[in-house]
Amino acid sequence: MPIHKELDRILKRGVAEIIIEDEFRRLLESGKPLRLKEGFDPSRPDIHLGHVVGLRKLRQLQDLGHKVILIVGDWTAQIGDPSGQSQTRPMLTAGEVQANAETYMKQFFKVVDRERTEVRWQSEWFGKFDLADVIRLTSKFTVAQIMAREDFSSRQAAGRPIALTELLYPLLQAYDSVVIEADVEFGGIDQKFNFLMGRELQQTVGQHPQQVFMTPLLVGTDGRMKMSKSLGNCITVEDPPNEMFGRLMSVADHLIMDYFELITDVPDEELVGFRQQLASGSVNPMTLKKRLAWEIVCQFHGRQAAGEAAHRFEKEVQMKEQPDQIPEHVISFERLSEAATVSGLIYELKLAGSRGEAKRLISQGAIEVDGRRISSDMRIVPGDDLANGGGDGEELIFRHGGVIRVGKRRWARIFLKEELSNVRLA
RNA sequence: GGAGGGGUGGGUGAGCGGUUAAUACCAGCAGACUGUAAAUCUGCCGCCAGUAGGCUACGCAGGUUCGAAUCCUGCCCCCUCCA
Repeated sequence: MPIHKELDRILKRGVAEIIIEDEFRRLLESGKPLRLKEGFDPSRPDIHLGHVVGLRKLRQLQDLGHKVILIVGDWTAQIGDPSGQSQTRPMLTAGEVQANAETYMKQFFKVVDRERTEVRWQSEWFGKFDLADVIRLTSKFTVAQIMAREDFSSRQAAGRPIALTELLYPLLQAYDSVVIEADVEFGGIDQKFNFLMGRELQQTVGQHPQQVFMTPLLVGTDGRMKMSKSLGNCITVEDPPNEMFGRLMSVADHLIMDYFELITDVPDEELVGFRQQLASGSVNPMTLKKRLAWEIVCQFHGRQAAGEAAHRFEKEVQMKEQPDQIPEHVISFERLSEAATVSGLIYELKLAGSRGEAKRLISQGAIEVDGRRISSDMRIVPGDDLANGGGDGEELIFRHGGVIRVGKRRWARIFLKEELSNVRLA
């Protein structure tokens, strides 16, 4: 792909705002290898597709020869970013930070090229900070500057608390940019204020202010709010193929094109076609969503896994067939006798959180044993001498290797301990 | 230093002596339907118990009551405002 076209793709698709775009473009065209800053907060280590939007940009730029500087925010993590939440987070121990950082990086490098990344910990510089340094840093800013941040000012106006340390957060983040001499900082548009503080500080100390590259916030699977772990509407890069595929299939229809645009490489021309098809109703959104799911699973798990996940989805979810892989449980005669009833068995197998829940599931018609719906909490009689489902209506003859299904998605195949499988409960 | 507000089930957040296992919303689960694990609709959503009933629960510890998440006392924690 010719360079200018490549740049267009990077600068236009999946971008919320670039400050200052012209300047950034000139920098890219100058051929100088740029230092691209991306920070992360080790208090929340999981990377989801919302983060991937920006990480893909980093990767694309790395492929053009630029370098990513990943900042491990081990100091800012203790403060808690005020963006959105106003929760003060508990301080993490050094061990927790270390573990989180490792988890994070493992996921980070699923998208970003490790070879062209420099990892820096904030403690490298903040670890040595003394009061004089803090005063020097804070003296560069005014309260009015900080309060310009909408999040702060609205909380102030509403009489809600603002921790003093929170005001420090943007300053520390800004200082990071100075230390690593960032040319560009990357992140979600919700971080804009912090990024701009970086520019301010760099200017103050005589550095050229960084460019700021902001990606849109990906809306979560619920189709309402931005993707975030606490809202439970996210898909993480660690999700196994089937899970990831399924979750993508449950993305709200109106987000299909956003997802294509932000987290796949499907060419723009093709997306135009998709849009038309959706608008005219000539395509079932589900069909496009399958493509979307395939594309994304492919990115993280490869072609083969994506193909399998798609196949499995069609078979098990759409056709409602029994899965090929069913978790197997071997249960002893004693345990089965103790469980005594269907609800007890379901609870024993951890397919329900409590016996009460298991009973509810039964009354809701969610339980099937060997394909037959269980309508009451029958007693279970172990043995395979009769055809399954025999008995007098009050008992269930349990078959060795029988399959129990709870709801749509939970399955188990149960084996009695071999030597006892033919014993019948008297 | 002074005045005031608050700590409730996974999350927001009502209730402020019994009719409250505790409103509502979100999340979660199930069923129906379908174009999918979308949308929509319906139901469920503390634990134990064969429809009764029992137990545990509203920051912690006591107390007053026939009876408290609701009142009192002490303690812990959080917040706001005025100085």
